[in-house]
Amino acid sequence: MDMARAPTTFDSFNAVAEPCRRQVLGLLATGELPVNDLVNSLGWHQPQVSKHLRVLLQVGLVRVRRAGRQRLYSVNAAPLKPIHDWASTFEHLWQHQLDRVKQRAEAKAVLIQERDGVYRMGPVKK
Amino acid sequence: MDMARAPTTFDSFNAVAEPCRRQVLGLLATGELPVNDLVNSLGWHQPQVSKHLRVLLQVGLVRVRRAGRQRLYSVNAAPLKPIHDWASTFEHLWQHQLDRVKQRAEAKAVLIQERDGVYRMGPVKK
DNA sequence: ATATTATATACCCATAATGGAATATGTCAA
DNA sequence: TTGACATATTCCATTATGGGTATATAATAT
Repeated sequence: MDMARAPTTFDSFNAVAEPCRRQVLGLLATGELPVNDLVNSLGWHQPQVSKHLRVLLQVGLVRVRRAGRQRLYSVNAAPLKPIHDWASTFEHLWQHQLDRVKQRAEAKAVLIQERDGVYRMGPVKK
Repeated sequence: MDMARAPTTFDSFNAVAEPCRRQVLGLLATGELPVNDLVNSLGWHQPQVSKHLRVLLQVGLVRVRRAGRQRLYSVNAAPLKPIHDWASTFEHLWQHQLDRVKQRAEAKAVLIQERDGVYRMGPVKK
């Protein structure tokens, strides 16, 4: 009665959660490639590569084209946009976070400067 | 000897692959909330909410603060930036894709206009 | 037709995640 | 201390993953 965990083919979020699949997409980003090229570049077993490609294909992240006995895979990035858009929703939050970190660093720098007497304008009164 | 699938606590990609967890983050995006508020808003069983929060906590996507007998959770968006950045890598690809779609639509529109004789400048020669 | 190359599929195993229900822990109030 | 409230943890059953190995399918060459 329960779905133990959303299948990897459920959506691009799940498909891309697997680091291996991101690697594959990374290689395909430059252009279409036959399976064997991926096998060689990645150093994995061929069935493994095919299986990852299958998942990517099912969520529409790659396309295939037959060329002789090869199959040329290429990226179809569209399904990544929802991920990007979703993450963007939180962008202002991590910006603030980084700002705070920066401010704290700057505040600390000021303290250090004061301690060391750097940038002190007038004559230091004993 | 194998990891059947990367644990959900392996990284933010995996933690966020679960739609429920994205919902939780969505609610927390506006500000910190006690568990019970999440339970009420989401309509899930309390343990379920706690368990999802635990995963989010382990990958650093949320922070907790004790307040009396409540625990106030808030978003820590920093771990989402890698996801956003990774997706950005492919942005130009889906842009092109969209451009092509747009161009095709425009080309089609032109054909329709020609067929219908709309926007024709001079007198139509029989 | 057969051998060879390129890729996909089937099968097995260990791992683990999810929801549900029950229960434990922690904190405050009387 | 006892009770009530807020949250976390444990146990269970179901499901599906990812790697490995072996095998099936498809296309080309001889």
